[in-house]
Formats: sequence, structure tokens, C-alpha cells
Amino acid sequence: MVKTPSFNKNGVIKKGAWSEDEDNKLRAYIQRYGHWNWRLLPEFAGLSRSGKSCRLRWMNYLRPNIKHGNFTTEEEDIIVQLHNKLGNKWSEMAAYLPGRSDNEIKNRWHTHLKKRAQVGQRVLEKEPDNANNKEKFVKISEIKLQQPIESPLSSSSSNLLSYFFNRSNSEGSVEVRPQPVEHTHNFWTEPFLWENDSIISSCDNLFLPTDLDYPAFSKDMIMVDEFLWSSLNSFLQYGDPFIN
DNA sequence: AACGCGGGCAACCGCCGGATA
DNA sequence: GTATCCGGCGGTTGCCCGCGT
Repeated sequence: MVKTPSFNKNGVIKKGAWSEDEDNKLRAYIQRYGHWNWRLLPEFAGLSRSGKSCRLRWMNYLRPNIKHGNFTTEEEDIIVQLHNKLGNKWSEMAAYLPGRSDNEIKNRWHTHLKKRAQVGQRVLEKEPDNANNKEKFVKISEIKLQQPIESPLSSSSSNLLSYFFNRSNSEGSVEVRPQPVEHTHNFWTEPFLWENDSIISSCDNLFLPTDLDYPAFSKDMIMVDEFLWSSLNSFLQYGDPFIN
């Protein structure tokens, strides 16, 4: 965690690295209510951050199934190949690399792969007939890309819902509606403000698998994760926040 | 041991496009 | 048609850390 100065003073938007406490607040809030409006979210979640900052933190670091750490050789090869085809379309590339955020891919490109690609290009220009080089780059270009994965995690709440319902319909229309969690707070009448850290830490467990009846027909629906379920749950409990 | 430097990465900034009133 | 809001995206910044001298 990068240390940074804190500017959290009465109404001042805080910038810089996120603390563990802030992460917990954001995670707990989104797991429970989803991200219905990024701009208003920090106020309800008790965070002195901009909505954009919250969104970025969630997308790049906190959301479930996000991968951190070293890229595999295969992932790097895919990035190089995708960059050849797409250019700097980091978000599109991210669709091909499950668990990797566009920011992470972009960083990886700038810190490692850009140089590698430039060196490779120079070698090819200098020694165009070198069989080994040709073989190497042909090999990379032949990597069979998977179809981009439609990631519900990078979509809006409403898209999440349509994703969910489309999937369930196409899977045979099994009744899979999760059981709503008993909320102790009413989202629309009560700001979601934390009173102390003990509450925050306990809220990490707000959304346990036992709160819902997971569908048995599709294992990967579970992987769609708690966030989708919580969004759906909020929808079922409170209706569409954009209509009400 | 102290210092400088560059790499790595998280986070910010500004712009753009879509949706809505 | 226009203004406004919001989310998303890509470029950029700035801080930390490890390594070399």
C-alpha cells in the first residue's frame, strides 16, 4: 500500500492511496447495495472520496475475481497480440483477460511489453530473414484468442440485471430468484453511515452465500459473484433506483 | 551507509459519448 | 436541439521501493 498524505477534513475530497478502512467501507457498501450511482455512493458509504475515485478503486482493486500480481507469459503474449490489432484499447483488451483490469494491462504494456515489442520490431527489421525470430513472432501471432468475455462486473447495475435475466432465460428459465436479505437499514430513507470501525469490519460478512439461494443449475452463475447478487437483491428489495 | 536514479504501479485528470430532461 | 449528468476511457502523474554506485 502506497503511503500518501491525507486530506480528509470536513468536506474536503480525499485523494491519494486508499486505506484499509476505506476499502472495507467501499467493499461492504457495494456488496450490500451495489453501485447504483457512483457520484452519490461515497456520501452514502461514508467516504470522503469522489465517485470516480470509488469507481476506480472498485474496478481495479476491490471487485471480486480481480487478479493481482505477475502476468503469465501467455497473458503477456495475448496483450502484445491484442495491441497489434487494437492499439491502445485497454478496456477492450481487458475483455480478453479475465480478472485483469484495463489499468493493469495498460501499466503492464508501458512498463514491460512496450519495450519488448519495440525490440522485437527492431530485430525483425534488422534481420528479416532470421528463421528463429520469424518463428517466435509467428508463434505469438498464432495464439488463439478467446472470445472476449462479457464481464458483468464492468457493467452498470441495470446491465447486470439484464445480464442476469438473459442468462437465466437462456438457461431454461429456472426460478432462481434469490431470497432477499433482511436489511436493518432502509437504503432510501437512511444514509449508510458507519459509526465505528467494528461495524465496518463486521460488514465484510454482510453478504454471505448463506444469505441467498444460489441457483444449482449453473456453477458459473455463482462466479458472477456476490456483487451481482447484491445488485439484484437491491433491485428486488427496493425496485429500480432510477425509476423510484 | 548514504544517495541517486529508474522501474513499477496506484491513482488522478480531462475528455468523450450516451442517456435523460 | 440543447444542456446537464454520469460513467467510461486513455493519458499522465507522483510516490514508493529496490538496485547500483
